[in-house]
Amino acid sequence: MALDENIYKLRLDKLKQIEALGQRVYPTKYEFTRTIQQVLAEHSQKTAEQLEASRVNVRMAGRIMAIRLMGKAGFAHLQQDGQRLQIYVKKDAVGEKGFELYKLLDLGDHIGVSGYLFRTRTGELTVHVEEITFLSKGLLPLPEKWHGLTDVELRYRQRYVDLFMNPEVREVFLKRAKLVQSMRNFLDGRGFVEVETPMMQPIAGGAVAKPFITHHNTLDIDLYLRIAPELYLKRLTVGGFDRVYEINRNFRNEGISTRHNPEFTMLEFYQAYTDYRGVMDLTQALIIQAAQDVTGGMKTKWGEQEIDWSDANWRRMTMREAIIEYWPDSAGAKPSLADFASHDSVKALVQQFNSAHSHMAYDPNEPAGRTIASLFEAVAEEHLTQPTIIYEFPTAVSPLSKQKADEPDWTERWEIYIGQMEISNGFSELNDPEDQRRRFEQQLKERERGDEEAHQMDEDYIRALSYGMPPAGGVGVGIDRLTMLLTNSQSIRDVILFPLLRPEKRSDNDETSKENR
RNA sequence: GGGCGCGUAGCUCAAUUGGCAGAGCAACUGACUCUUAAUCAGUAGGUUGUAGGUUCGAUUCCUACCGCGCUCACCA
Repeated sequence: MALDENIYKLRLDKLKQIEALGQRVYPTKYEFTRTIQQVLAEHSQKTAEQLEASRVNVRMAGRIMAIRLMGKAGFAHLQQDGQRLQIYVKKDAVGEKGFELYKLLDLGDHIGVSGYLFRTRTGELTVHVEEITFLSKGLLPLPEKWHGLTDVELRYRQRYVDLFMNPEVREVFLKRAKLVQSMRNFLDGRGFVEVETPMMQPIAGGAVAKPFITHHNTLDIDLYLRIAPELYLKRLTVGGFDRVYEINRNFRNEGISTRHNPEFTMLEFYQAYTDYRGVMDLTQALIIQAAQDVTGGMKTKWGEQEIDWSDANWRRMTMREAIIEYWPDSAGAKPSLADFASHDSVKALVQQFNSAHSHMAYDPNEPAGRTIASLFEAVAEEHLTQPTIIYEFPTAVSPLSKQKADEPDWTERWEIYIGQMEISNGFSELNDPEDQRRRFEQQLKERERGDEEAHQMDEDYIRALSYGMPPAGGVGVGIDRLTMLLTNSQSIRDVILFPLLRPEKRSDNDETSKENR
């Protein structure tokens, strides 16, 4: 028999004894007068004398995270909302039954207590308990009280334990909530309307990615989990929502890494009558505001590095300028703008880079624009720690963006890089249905060439554009990655409450299944 | 998917060259009415991820598989 099963049964027995003391074992509610956080906020500054002079009665609830019994008295620490407060339980004060109950309590139990505040000899603010109410039992043993829960696999699989054992984990997710709130405030304050668009789509559009496929039984059709909400949000700009946003969960059937989870969250917003420059400025302001709201300042740690989010520290350069600027010395002479103009000169750049530097994957049949984008990632991305806006992307990798008027091979598109990660992506939205049809057809050719991620034809989207979509700028912001940066989390799994893991194996073996209870 | 690494008690970790699998916390029993990693005395808890192999003998060496981490590829 496994040990934790022994404990489980022992604690079930204790539960019976607790019931015998006249307590409900799983009561439905407990009315408290103060949260632990409030008690700490209101009384942390008070001296022992002040507390004695004006007796402060409290009634509060929490989970037992530490307990010390000393004969006919004892202490415990209750935790609520990540905050802890000590309680003092004396037999004289709680009575025979009350003390019997205290002795039956275990780490992890939830209780309610009423009593008054005082300071112990060592000065710690403590509740002198007069009544204990049993609220819920922890039947499984808690992790080690000093080292806590450190095994990453257990932390992800049993996030519920991770959250109450590790206050810094709780803090990360509170910051994530603040980030989303900050973004909502920012956009709501500028007249944006929050909407919800389909997560199950007949055509997985709006991005370049492999989708998940699911099936609807009644309609007997396959549907894709959305890889992006983009095309639906743009339909809404056709419909007259000039400023819309969606905080959207997207699903991409691709690799899992410290920067990729199969489902992830983006903010996507569209503003009519502006272009990529307009939304560039807006997004920069939104991110700066978010950094301020989440961290209270403009500087954050990112591993060994420091990120300065303040406006003056942001840089802007074109993709071509970035490749030139970060071209490694070992790869010889820096490229010139003319080198990006033809397929052959781009090919020569790749050969020059690969001969001297680390190898970069290269398919000579792909359009030059794709190669340039890959070259940018290989050459520049690792250098982009401070907030940097890279603009003017190749048309070949931007099927939904408007081309530059003077350079049709380039689009009015940008991405924001912070901490070596792509954080945001925005552009002047392509609203010419004829052009859009040609881009889709180009994507179909890519698909035939073997690129299964290339965009599918979306006739309804082209029809929507044919009714007239206003000129608009649109943006996506990666919320998971922005949370990583703002909380100095090196893995995306540390900012997603329940990251995707391979399911635990459930054997038919009785022992194992019980252990997994 | 490839490469590298890890997997020992509920948790955190030990175990010399291949030689009796251990500690702390948690748990249980007892003492203790201001402790706070409480203290003191005692007790119990293990198919060393799984399945094979080598060996007189495997936590240790080998193979496969499972899970996780890092990394590369793909991608945001």
